[in-house]
Amino acid sequence: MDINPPVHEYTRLQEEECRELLRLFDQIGVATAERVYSAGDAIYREGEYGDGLYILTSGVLKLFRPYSGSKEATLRLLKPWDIFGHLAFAGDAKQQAYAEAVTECKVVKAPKIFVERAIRQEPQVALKIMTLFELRLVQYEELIRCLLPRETEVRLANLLPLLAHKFGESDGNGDIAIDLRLTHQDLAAMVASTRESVTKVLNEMRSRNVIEVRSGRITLKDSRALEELGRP
Amino acid sequence: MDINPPVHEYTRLQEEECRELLRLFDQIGVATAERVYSAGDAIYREGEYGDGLYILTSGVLKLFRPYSGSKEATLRLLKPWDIFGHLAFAGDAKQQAYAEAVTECKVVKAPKIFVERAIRQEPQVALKIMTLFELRLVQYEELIRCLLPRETEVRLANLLPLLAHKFGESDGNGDIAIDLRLTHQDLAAMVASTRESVTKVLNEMRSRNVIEVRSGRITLKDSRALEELGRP
DNA sequence: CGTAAATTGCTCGAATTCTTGCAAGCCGTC
DNA sequence: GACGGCTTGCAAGAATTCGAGCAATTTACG
Repeated sequence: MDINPPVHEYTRLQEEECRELLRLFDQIGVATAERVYSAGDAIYREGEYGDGLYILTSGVLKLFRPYSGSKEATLRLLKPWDIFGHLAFAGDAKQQAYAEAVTECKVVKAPKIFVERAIRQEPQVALKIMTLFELRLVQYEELIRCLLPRETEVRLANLLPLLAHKFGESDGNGDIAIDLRLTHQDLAAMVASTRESVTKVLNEMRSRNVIEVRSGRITLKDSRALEELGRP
Repeated sequence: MDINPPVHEYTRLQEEECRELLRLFDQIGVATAERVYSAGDAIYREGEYGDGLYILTSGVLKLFRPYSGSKEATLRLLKPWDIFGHLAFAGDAKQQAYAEAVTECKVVKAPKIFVERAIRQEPQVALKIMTLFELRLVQYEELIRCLLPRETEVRLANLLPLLAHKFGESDGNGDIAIDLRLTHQDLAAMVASTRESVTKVLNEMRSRNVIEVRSGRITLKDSRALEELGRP
């Protein structure tokens, strides 16, 4: 029995609500379109009009946007049952980021007019979507929390638990392994820093036995120490 | 006739949707509670359970959270017809920030169970709330865009147009004045920087005639120059 | 009007980051 | 097994921010 279950409450909730939403869509007869993307494929681009609700059902996907000329920041790293994309029921909405498949993934898209019809027919749909929206909002608040401190060390100390929380697998020893191959460059894009700074901080954490890196996968060995680094 | 209308499309949309939402609440008989707060009063605190939908109907209000020990970051500065607060229809939601009145303000709170009932009775309510949620999401994305670059100058160059956009008044010459008294400390809290850095950058912008400061109020004189500073 | 408080302007050194460049290591593929 | 590409490690200089301290100015309030 795990003391720290790798699947946390809100992850479970998200999957549940999302699955039920798809079931309701199916019942009501919403014309959803499932499409498979290969790693590197773009789902949509910044500036495109948002005319539907996107649901990731398999694989890993990232939302990113350019900044300061030539850099890229990863705004969200999505796993199955995350929703994404802008859609405004009143007025127009533009996508605020690029969506790109990190691994092969399956994406379900529900066109705006169908979603709207579904909400009118079955209020339950609205409640589910709003819960999923709320979770999306929380993810942005988490990102902001990572970006507020300026030191790369503090930013990473805030980010790693989030990744572990979302992509983590308890490995039996109470440690949590992040089940993703993340390069230092990938992490740098998530905390809006540089590859070198991430390398330096990661090495320091590793030498202190706070984390462990094996074949590109990070394991959190000392969550308490990370927490302390997170709020200096 | 204004070339750059100070009230932009999404501001108008937000007010419209929000007013109609309140009208619908009234029609359906939702027991909303309006309360007046004096400047400095707390509406809620971080960690409190979110059990309702908050709507600001008058005044200015800020959401902020502490970081790096003793600092405070302003996450959002709200004007009338902004909504705020977390509420999860499934599961529990905690407030992720402190909400505090900047000026005297009026806040309408619609308890969660009533909102839920209203959505079930009248799907139109769901559509309005979702549009307002979407706009809230965009505001966070805007904040993140401000926080990605590291230089205070770039962050401010991104922030000022947002403030002008939201709190701006065209003064006839095509310039936009931010109709708020903002201290350098206030601005520093919004871009997660220090008061000194903001002072320095603001003086530099002023000497270049990019902005003008009169009795604590900032006027944007050269939006194009700001844009260029915003993406170096 | 006058005092007290808040805000702004300025400086200096310490700390951190970014940038650039290159070498060594790891991996997958051919 | 050898090659090429990606990833990681390291270093030195430039730039920026941060922090502390203090004076000048403005604003607020009695």
